[in-house]
Amino acid sequence: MRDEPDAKSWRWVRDWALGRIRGRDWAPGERIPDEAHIAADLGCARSTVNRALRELAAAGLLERRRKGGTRVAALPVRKATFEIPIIRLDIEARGHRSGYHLLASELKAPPELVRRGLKLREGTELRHLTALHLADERPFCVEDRWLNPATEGAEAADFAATSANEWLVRNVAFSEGSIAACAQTATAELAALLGCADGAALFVLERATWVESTPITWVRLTYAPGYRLVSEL
Amino acid sequence: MRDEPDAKSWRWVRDWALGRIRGRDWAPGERIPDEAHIAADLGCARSTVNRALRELAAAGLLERRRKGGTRVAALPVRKATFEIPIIRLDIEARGHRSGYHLLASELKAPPELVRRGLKLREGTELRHLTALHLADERPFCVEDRWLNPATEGAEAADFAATSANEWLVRNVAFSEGSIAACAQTATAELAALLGCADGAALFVLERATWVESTPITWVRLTYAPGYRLVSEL
DNA sequence: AAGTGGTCTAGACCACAAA
DNA sequence: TTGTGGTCTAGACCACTTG
Repeated sequence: MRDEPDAKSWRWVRDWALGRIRGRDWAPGERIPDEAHIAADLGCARSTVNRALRELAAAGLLERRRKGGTRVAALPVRKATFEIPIIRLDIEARGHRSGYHLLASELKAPPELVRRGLKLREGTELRHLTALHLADERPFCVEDRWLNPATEGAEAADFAATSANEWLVRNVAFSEGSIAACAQTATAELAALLGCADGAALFVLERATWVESTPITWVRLTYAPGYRLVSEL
Repeated sequence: MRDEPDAKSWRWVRDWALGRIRGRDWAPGERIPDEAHIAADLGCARSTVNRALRELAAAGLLERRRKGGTRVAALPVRKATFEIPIIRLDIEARGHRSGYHLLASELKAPPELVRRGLKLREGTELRHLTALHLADERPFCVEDRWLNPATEGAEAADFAATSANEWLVRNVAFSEGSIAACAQTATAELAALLGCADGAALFVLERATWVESTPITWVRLTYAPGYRLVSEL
């Protein structure tokens, strides 16, 4: 009985619909009543029902099509939203002091993998930055980044003082891109940087970033053993 | 000029606001005009502006508070949404034939880790299922699952025929829960199951699931080397 | 106390896709 | 052709929070 949204609120309608789905009053794959009917039944405005069902559709529980009506998803695809913070804040949120060392910075042609990931034409040179992030003086994560030098302000930025990770978040407002997570065996080089055993299993995030179709950066973050990316569903 | 939403549409307003943010007309941390002003300036209804700004706030780009107004997020937290499909569909989407073998099924007390993950009291017994998912006859993923036997229909289900993964998605409508991703070194047992080298780096997803505060299942999915979880931002 | 976002309403028109 | 969801509007009231 606590935190119960008022009837007529879109949250209440959403929860009501959720109850119908969970209780199998509306079976998977089955069509549910249209917005106007539900609104009339519940005594609220159609736009309220629309808001509620739209949220459930965004969560993957309903499938909606004009004229086709709304159906309960037969095989709902779970969507897990992970928050990817700035590394420094991630470290601090885990209760450590953060540190940072720039290891290398040079202009050169990126490897094939990066060039394809950013959809660049052959011959383009990018700034290659390598850096180590520390948590309480201990290696936390290796940042291996390729940055488009044409990015406004990038060539003037001091990446020895501020990580490219943080500089980008602060200075390149919003971006499209792709992200991938995988596991990788520590090479001798990574093991030395991260202070872990050669061959250890490392968690890796790879991200490609554009702003309005302009390639900005490609980065691989390799975390020291034990790192976990967590999310509430 | 293509795919340009009409002025007055909430998408157009959203993109307009995005432009203001990217162009630093609205600087990070700075307060932006209130909804009523924007609506008047753009000549649309306040609810349209509200929808646009609400989406940007959900994306982490704006921070909104009643009376406090709307501000550009100083350190936007990127949110990456990963779609976590049924394993069988994941395999098929990657262009392989899917296969499945149930390896073990027994009722017993779960390890500490699982008991805490599901917030169960000591002594509770769960059904422990171990299964192997195949892609073109080759090992794809090990499913190590603890299932609450009180879950409706679960004890009657035939997990030799249908994976618990799929059964749950089909039969337990919606659920809250948590999910975590990490990397793990292959134990001898996992290496044997997945047909990979002992000590290989494996990608792991761990999930705990509840329905309305009732614990349903805890599962660890350990993927064969090479697996990548990908997402568009 | 008052400003700002959050939401509801009733009505309207439109776009899309199914019949 | 027509049913259904998608969206816009103008107005209203309310809830939260800040000054």
